[in-house]
Amino acid sequence: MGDKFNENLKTERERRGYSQKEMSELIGVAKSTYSLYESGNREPNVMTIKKIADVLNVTADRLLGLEEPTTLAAHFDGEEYTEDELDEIRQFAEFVKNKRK
Amino acid sequence: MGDKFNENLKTERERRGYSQKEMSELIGVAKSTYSLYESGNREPNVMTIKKIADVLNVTADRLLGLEEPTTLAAHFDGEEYTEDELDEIRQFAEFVKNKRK
DNA sequence: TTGAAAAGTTTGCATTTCGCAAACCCTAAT
DNA sequence: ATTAGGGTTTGCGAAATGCAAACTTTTCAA
Repeated sequence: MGDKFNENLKTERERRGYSQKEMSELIGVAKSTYSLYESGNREPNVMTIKKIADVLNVTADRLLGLEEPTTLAAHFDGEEYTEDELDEIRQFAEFVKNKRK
Repeated sequence: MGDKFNENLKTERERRGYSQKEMSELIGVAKSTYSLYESGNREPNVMTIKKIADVLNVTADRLLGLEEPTTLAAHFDGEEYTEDELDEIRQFAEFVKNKRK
């Protein structure tokens, strides 16, 4: 939804319940540097963007604000569902998949 | 698939039939700069990555080499499920939602 | 309520990286 | 042999990055 990287970053980090310090350690930058990412005063390079996407388990497109919110995925992958609920849905999706012959 | 940004960039550009010069004009950098992107000696910033994804009509994840189907979104948001299956999942998601109190 | 720890921000500076123009290389067509 | 198109390399100034340390704000247990 958001068009600004820094805002998306903050949103996604908070959704996972990480602190800035934790994030900075997970992606390998100083906590001050990470703070600058979220305030929009610095931007990570490609490598760091990849690490962030990996750690937060989100697409780079979501971080960059390039995701189209019209898909089914957007309905699921948002605040509309808790993680537990998402797990339920994931399991069900697997079930649907395995139901094929 | 590729893991290196510069290789993916080249692959995608060639797929669209653009020359480096054309690309450089479309995204607003010097042709020498663009060449450096593809040789891996420079990396574009966030803004330019977005422009590239837009011009090439490709996801940032593809450019970055993050095309992994690990997220829920990827599982749903693709050809992996038929419409009928998606309907099933949608219904189940609704069920999960209504289960709340 | 207090105060210590955690969380987050700002600053100053060194370093790295970026981006450009210009020169250069290579191939194909003329 | 020359031109043109496509691509690469270089040199350097400008800009962005990253860090540590200092600082502010929030949290929360005693």
